[in-house]
Amino acid sequence: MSTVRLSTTSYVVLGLIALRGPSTSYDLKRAIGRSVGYFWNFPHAQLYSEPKRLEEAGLLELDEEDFGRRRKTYSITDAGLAAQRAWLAEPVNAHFELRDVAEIKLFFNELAGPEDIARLAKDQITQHERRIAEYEQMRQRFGDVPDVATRMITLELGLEMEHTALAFWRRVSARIESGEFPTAEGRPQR
Amino acid sequence: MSTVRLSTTSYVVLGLIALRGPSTSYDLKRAIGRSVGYFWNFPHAQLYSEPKRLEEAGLLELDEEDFGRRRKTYSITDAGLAAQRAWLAEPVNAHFELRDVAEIKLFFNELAGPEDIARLAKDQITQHERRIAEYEQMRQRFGDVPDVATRMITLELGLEMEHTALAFWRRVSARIESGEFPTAEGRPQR
DNA sequence: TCCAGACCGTCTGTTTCAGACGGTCTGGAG
DNA sequence: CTCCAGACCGTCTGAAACAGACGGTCTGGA
Repeated sequence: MSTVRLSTTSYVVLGLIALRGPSTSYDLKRAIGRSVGYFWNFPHAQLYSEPKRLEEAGLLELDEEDFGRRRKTYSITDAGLAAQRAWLAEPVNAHFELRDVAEIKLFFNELAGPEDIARLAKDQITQHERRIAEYEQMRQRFGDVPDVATRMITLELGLEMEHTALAFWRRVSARIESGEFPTAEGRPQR
Repeated sequence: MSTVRLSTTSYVVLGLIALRGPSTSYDLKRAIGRSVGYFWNFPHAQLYSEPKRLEEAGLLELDEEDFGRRRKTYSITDAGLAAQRAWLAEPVNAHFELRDVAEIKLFFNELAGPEDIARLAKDQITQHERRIAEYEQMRQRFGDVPDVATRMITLELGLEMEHTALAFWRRVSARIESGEFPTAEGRPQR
């Protein structure tokens, strides 16, 4: 039990175990895939190393099967819960971070042909429609399960972001149809 | 001149040099700070190593001052421009990625007190208002400069995302005022 | 009995990362 | 003319994060 530096990812693990109760890394992986993963993604390998660290720090408790698969189940300790609560009480000074390749390409539209941008917009529309359907399905499935209903609130934001982006790309698409984007040719570079 | 693996960051560098003309790493740093940085951020140190790589790959051309500060100025080669165009023509199959600590904390609201969430919402409102003001100022400053006007399009999406998020957090804030969020106490964990 | 497919975990080399650090130049106050 | 603040500019380092290949295990049903 030593002190370690906790990252946001640590708190995702801690919080999820606090909410779900005792969980294996694999449990977490799946749980994250349909919740927090949408606004904080990271490789699943970390879900095996991170709990180990947290256990060594005394924030999680390990229970290992002594037969068969020897699954490792982690549960939260009082110290862990305290740490999580303290973190939740800390102010967040950060703005969200976005990583969007599509926007980069759009930004560079002067270097591309209009047909590239048209394709880009079309693909993005599909992406966002798909994502909206995904979210909508979740909402229907869990929207009225009382136990998780209050977790669903982030879904609302996700959904609204999607609709905003979708509307944007639809507009881009329309503007191209009407020939509004200039061609790459005829523009000097350097 | 060897073949290297190009990352999105490489194309940001390439594209920016194509748009702006010959640039130093420091130029790029500043340019990114007020444009692409908003949807593709990375440490500025990479702006010193990346162009070097790209130069070795024959996609950039190096011109070094032979006096004083010995600034290194990079310009794009034909091969570089071709690579950039090819990339722009490639389909984007990825959805944007969001990293948002505030949403994580909101997701874990059951473990926190309502006053924590109130604080969180309040802070986020400030964050987004600030960012909106920032964007708005840019729009006013560059909105009608013909040379950059077409780059401004991503600003629109940024602005709309901000407004969506702002509205969301305002609603969260209102819902707390009306005592809608449950307290952490009284909920079992594990 | 056997196999497909889900379940579960580890490992590896490469990138990315934050951010401390250090040097250089310019304008203007004294 | 000298000196200093503040902008300008670049490098380096150890620690984290990363993708994703790989390998093993279990269960149901053909």
